[in-house]
Amino acid sequence: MQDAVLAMLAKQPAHGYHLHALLRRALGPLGESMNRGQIYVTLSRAERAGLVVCERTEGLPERPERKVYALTAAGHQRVAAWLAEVGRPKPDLAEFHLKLFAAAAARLADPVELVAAQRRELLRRLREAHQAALAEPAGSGAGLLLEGVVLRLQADLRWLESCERAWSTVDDEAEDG
Amino acid sequence: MQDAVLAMLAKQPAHGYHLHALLRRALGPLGESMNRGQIYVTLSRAERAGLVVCERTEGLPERPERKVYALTAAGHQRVAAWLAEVGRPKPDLAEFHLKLFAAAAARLADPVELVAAQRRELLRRLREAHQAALAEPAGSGAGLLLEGVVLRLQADLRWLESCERAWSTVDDEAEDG
DNA sequence: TAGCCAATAGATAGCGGTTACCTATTCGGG
DNA sequence: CCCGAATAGGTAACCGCTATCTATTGGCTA
Repeated sequence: MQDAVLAMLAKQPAHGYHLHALLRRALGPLGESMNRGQIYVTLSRAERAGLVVCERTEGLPERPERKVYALTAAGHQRVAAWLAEVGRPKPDLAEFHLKLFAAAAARLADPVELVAAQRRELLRRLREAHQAALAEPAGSGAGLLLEGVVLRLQADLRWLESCERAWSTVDDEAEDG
Repeated sequence: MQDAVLAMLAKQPAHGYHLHALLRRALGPLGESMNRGQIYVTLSRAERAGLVVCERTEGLPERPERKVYALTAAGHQRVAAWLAEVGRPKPDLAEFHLKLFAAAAARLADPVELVAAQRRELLRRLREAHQAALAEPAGSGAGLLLEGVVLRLQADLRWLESCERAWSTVDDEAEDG
């Protein structure tokens, strides 16, 4: 979450409500369950960590609502690192999806290359899972679990093919609003 | 995690290290990354919540190592609720796997019925995802994400078939050690 | 005009998951 | 006799997430 929020700030400074709207739009129906308060928790923690700063210049001078946050240099580094890394311990569909969105919107990375890197990682894990499954005794619980992992990895690889098709034909549709 | 730890205590009281070993064995290669300290964090929080109590009777009287925890009545209720519920917001492969394990070990529920309930839930979500995908404009990011969700759900359904095969032939292999 | 509701905007308390790190004992082998 | 592995217990701090609260603005209606 923190990475996704920071990545949304990479293109331009914004206030919490706007970030929330961006994330919801990027996630579609899956984003409807997102809690708005989480954005502010995430932003305040990122501010404490020095990844963002608040410039509360928006609105009338007497009513400084709309706290506008901007990425610091450390924040930009963090975003770049997030986009560069693959194969986190928690492979999340939505997280990778947001990564593609942010990369395209902020022109920080090529989505097609991100897809290729992710595919390499998933193939690597698929090999690992197969090997691990072979090492398990037949009928063991762990073997069954590994079978589930394999099936999911295969499904994710098929999804990546769709991602590649979609993002290789897109050039400038990643608008912000 | 908390639910899984509590479920491991449903069969008999145990101390943290033993619970850790049980979870690692149940998860196989996927459990190797589990941090041991997490068990103690989980147990202390469960104790604060009144779900477990500590009977530090094991070991010599002068050296009360091996804190043995036991479920309270509230803890048993919690475990029963965990086994009864389906379709959490976070469908996790390992969590369901552990649920089957715990249900079989503690004789608290029929694994085959749990599989059937899970399949009903996944089919329901599959219908939802399909409907949501139809409502999305073609080529939108959210539609792509929904396609990934559908592929994963289909993979999980295939995995459930393997689970059913495996657990319908098992009767008493869920030993504890 | 007063009342009400939705959208906008921000925030906090608290739980649970996770990691990184620390301590202490026991026991066998070099 | 010391060293290291296995066993056993623990803490601090972070992040994700939910439930809940406040406040303003603007429009609609009774």
